[in-house]
Amino acid sequence: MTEPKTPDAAPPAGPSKKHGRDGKSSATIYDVARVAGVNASTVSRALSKPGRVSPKTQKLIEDAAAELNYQVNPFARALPTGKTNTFGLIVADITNPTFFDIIRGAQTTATDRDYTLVLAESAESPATELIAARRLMATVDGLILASPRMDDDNIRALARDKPVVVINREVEGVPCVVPDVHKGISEAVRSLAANGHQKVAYVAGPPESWMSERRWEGVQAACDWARLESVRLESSKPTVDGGRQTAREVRASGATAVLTYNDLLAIGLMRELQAAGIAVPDQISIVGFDDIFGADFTTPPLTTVRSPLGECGAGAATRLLDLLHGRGEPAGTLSVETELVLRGSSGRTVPVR
Amino acid sequence: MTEPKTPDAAPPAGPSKKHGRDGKSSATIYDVARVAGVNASTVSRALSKPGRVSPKTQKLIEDAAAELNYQVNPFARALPTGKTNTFGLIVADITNPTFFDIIRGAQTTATDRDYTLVLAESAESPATELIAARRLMATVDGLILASPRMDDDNIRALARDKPVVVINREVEGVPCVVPDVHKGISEAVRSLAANGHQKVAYVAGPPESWMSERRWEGVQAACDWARLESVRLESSKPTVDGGRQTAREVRASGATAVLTYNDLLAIGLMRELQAAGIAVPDQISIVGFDDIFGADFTTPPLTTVRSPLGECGAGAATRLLDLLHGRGEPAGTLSVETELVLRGSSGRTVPVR
DNA sequence: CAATTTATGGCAACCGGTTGACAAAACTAG
DNA sequence: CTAGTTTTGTCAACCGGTTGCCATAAATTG
Repeated sequence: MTEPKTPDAAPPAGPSKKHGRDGKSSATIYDVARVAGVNASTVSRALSKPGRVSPKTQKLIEDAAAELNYQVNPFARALPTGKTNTFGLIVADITNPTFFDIIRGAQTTATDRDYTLVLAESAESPATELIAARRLMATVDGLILASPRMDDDNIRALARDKPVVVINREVEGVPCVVPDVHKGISEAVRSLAANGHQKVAYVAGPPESWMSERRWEGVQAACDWARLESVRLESSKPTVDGGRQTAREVRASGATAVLTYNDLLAIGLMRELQAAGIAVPDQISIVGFDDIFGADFTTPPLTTVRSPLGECGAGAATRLLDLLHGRGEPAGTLSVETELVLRGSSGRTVPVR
Repeated sequence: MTEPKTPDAAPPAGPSKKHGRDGKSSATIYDVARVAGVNASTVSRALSKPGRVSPKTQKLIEDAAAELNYQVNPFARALPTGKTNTFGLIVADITNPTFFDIIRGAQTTATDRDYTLVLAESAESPATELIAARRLMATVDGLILASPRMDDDNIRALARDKPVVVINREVEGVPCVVPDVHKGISEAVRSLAANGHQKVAYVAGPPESWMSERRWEGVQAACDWARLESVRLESSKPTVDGGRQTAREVRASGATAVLTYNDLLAIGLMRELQAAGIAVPDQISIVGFDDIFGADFTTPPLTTVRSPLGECGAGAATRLLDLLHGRGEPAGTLSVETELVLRGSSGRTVPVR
């Protein structure tokens, strides 16, 4: 009993039931190999290298695997290969509906391509974001950053380690997926011009937001083209509350139409204006950005420049996965179309009686 | 050069830079051990078993680790221990706002306790859900099922493998976190009764939803107690569209107040009624469930029975983590309070002129 | 100060796969 | 029927940690 064990003389036992929390565990390739009567490495090849093993042995092994209900241990596989079949998605704020569709798009693509999605949140803080990113880097094959708050250099540093795809922002040298504001904004401004508006206000988002600047540029350009006056206002934070707080400035600006950095701001602004007895759209037209969940719950429903967020999430995931499989461009921007969703919050200004 | 390598005579090189996608990689405990002048196992102990090594060596190792910028490889650690520091969360539908807060609650708790959250979606299908669950099981230490659609036996089977916590449903023998409908519903019904309503309709959710039944029971009980008549209606799906479709039946039912299985149904119903020229709450009062994001965007804002969803997510995660650390009860239900959020969609019926 | 206990670090096996090198077997061609 | 190829399976090392066992060093005790 106390003699040194002889590792070769494996007892012809059934599948090993060893570790695991309470004595139950799953079969290993060694178990499969024993049942199939081949070497473990053959099992490994049969299961991951199609064609490397003869059809007969393949069948033998597959049957054995099925019988034992074998499942690969992802960790054991990850160790030598470094591949985890997992990618990370970092969003600024999980409760911000802008990200819902992005998350879903990425999640769906992940599952479709047999990857697992790991989700992390940065709470709108560049520092937290960087920590989360570094943390995830250890466990995933690649990373998607949605509306990242950290600076370009940090993003590029991450991208040097593993494939990174950025959503809603352009970073030189890193693959990006960005909604092209042009089309949607010109449609919006054209619609406003057609309704007789002459002065348009843009309520900006956080100063760190790359996208907010693009939108402001888009608004300016479109207004110039349509010969409308444009004015820029600031917001404290890109939320419903932040929108409420801008109501005073909006009124003071003298603009009859407002585009806001995002739908949340638009909704807050609209509610506050309505509470102050100002009719939307009769006195002021409001146009949001993104077309988030709930944008049509309001009265009137919100006119908004839709960004295909789900598409962005899915596109970024596809791009990342392609990169991981050695396909696709290692940099450059994929741009997706935006479009105006005309609902009730914008229209012709009714002359004051 | 071609002689067999001598693994012992390790050259006194710097930190090994080997695999990795493109030649860069991180330090291992062996690198740390070499720099600190101790054995790798000592490094391992210093880093995971506090107090197992002397303070001097500890310091030595920590310095070396810091210098090399060492980070444990989670996979290498997971292999022998079986611990992954990761848990999974499966939700029925990522775009359903009910889950947003649950996700966030779980995510926050995970990060706080140094765990990673893996997210999966079942697309409302029991089969997909089971597949996703099995898939995740291999990679995580435990699982949270939010509003699971699969049957009790399958859940119990999963729970036999690894710790599982269920949200929004009670399963015998499995730890659950469930909002207690009682308080919120009685407040709602009492408020309706006080406003003179006499017949209350309940629009049910999917037949597989355990929670829908609990809510119906709660409504009946509260109505009985308040001596109101209650009637149950069915919905096709628990969405805004589904809500729209129930408008006809609601009107036909003769009820002046409606509680719906969730807020989405309530919003759809309200919009459809309003479109048909029925005033809310003047002609019909509407009360939803959950208090999801956007419930107050409507006009009038939605009265609803709030479930503390974030709390549920956080509570479930806490419970799971406790379980994983050998603390806490292995079964039993944790119930969280619901409360009425009185907004504009409910009130006194205005007599028809 | 010797004897005993306790604290500390090293050795080596192990977790469950992957993979390069190589030998045996099967097949092809001359 | 044999030499030359190609296919197929085996061996053994390796990925980067963890951990039981043991020897030694240090601390405690009589």
